[in-house]
This record gives sequence, structure tokens and C-alpha cells, in this order.
Amino acid sequence: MILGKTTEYALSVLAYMATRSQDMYPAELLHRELKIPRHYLRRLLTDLSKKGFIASSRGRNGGFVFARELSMINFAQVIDAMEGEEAMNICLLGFTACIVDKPCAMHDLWSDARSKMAETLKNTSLADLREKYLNDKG
Amino acid sequence: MILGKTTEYALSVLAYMATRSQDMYPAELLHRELKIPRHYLRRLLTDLSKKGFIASSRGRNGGFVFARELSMINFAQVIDAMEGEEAMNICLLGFTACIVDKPCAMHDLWSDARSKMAETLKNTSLADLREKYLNDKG
DNA sequence: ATAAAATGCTACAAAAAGGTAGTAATTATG
DNA sequence: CATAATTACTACCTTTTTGTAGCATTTTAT
Repeated sequence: MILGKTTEYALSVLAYMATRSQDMYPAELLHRELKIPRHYLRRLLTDLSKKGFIASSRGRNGGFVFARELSMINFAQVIDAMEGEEAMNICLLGFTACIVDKPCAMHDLWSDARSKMAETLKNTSLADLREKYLNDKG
Repeated sequence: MILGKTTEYALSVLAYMATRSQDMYPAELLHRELKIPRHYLRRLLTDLSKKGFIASSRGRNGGFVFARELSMINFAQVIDAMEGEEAMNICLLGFTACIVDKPCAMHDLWSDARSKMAETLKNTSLADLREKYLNDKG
């Protein structure tokens, strides 16, 4: 598994919210639309609130909205928040092989590909996603 | 986690074997050198045998050796074998978001970075690793 | 032969991830 | 004020992954 299921759910939710134009997204709606297990989703949403990506409002007509500008949320941030900082910087040969022999022999060979991936994730915000989505549609 | 622990172990083992020059690698040696839990490693090695990367010989003086030329084993193959074919081709927004809206809005933006990563993994063999390792040392 | 050094196999335990259920707290609306 | 709609919290269950234990089997060296 490249990313955990929970991280995929998180990206799904944020991507969905970023590409629509409602002013409130209740858990139940997201559950229906994205087919993410109801209760599990609820916990995920709470978690995403605590992490500052979205904000919740309780009570009738409550739900979730973005807590910051779409342009201020990029994919690397989300993945970091969900998987831990190391996830993207990990040595593909495992720490052991990497540390034992000092600089992991593959770091050079891979750093290009890896850093390109990392840059792409860092440089792509939810605003970019929204823009692309709306353009592709119209 | 980007790759499962077991996959990292597998890469560690193969990388270790590829960069040394013994003609036999018993599990116990790999356990000592790589600090991978003894019994878990044993199962992993059996698994790697069944998958055709290495071959085992039992009995005294037994152990593991590569089952094919180093140049015939690349990193993509190992990752595929350990994580399943889909691991590298997965849609980062999760299948749901991807399918609901037909072509996932991000596929274009990411396909570059992702395919570069995939190519690198496919084009890098254990022979390349060995060569680089021995050059860096000497 | 026998003992030592290996792998193969099977069953189980522990930890992490994923998923379910229900109650409490909060808020808008009639 | 009462009710309905909503999030917050807590506890528990299931599945997958990781790790442990031990015995059976194979091979080599003495």
C-alpha cells in the first residue's frame, strides 16, 4: 500500500469539497457521495478539523467547511499530516541498509525521481485542483 | 507509510546481498546484520524464494543465494511482488473520487512525477545498485 | 551414525489499522 | 420550548500486519 486507506479517504474528502461550491458539507453528505464508512468518516473529519484543514460547526445546519484558503492547502501537507513527516522522505532501502553503510547507495539514483514527486505534491494546492476540475468540466 | 515494513525488509535483504560477495547468505547472518526479527525474516526469505528472487538450500552450509542475475531484478519487480501490482499505479485521490468524476482531475498534473518515479524503479536493477555501491566504496 | 547447522512449516500472540455503535453536546427552526 | 439535525466522544469489534515459538526436515561434517 502506497498510502493508507485513511489518507486516501482524507484526500477524497478534501478533493470533493474543493471541487464543489456548497457552503457547508455535513458528514452525512460526504458519506453518501464518497461511500466512506459513516462512523469512520466522522472520526476522520474530526481529525481533519483538529489538524486545521477544515472547521466544524455543530448543531442543525452544521457541517464542515475549509478552515483556510484552498490555495493554502497542498497535497504534501495533507499526506504529511496523515502519514507523518517521514513518509515522503523515507529511504527506500529501509533505515537499516541506509544507516549501516552511511549514505544509502541509492539515494543519488533516486533523489531525482523522488524529489520531483515531492515537489509536485508540494506545489499542487486544492485551488489548483479546483481550477483544473472546473475547467475540464466546462 | 509509503511502503509496508515487510517490503522495506525485502529491499534491505536484497540490497545487502547484492552489495556483498559471499556465496551463501544464511538467515542468521542477515538477521544479525540487518536487525530484522529472526523468525519474521525466515518467513520473508521463504517468501522471496517462492517469488523467485532468491533460492534456498537447506541443511548445514545452506542459506540463500540469488535465483537470477542481479541485472534481471529491478526494484519495481520487488515492490510489485511484495505490495501487489496496483501499488504503483494507484490514484492518489482514492478510487472513489477518481471514478465518480471520470478522469480524476489530478491524473494529468501528477502523471509526470509518478511515471518518472515508476520508470526509475523499473530501470534500476540490483546490478546497478551493486556497481554504484562498489564504486562509491573503492 | 550422529550431531550441528540450516530451511520449511504451522500455530499463535501482539500491535496497528480499519470499521461499528451508541450516547452526549450543540444549534437552528417551528 | 421541543424537536430535529448535526458534531464530539468513548468504547468496542474485526481484519491485517508484524512478531514469536517450536517442531519437522534436510544436508553436511566429523
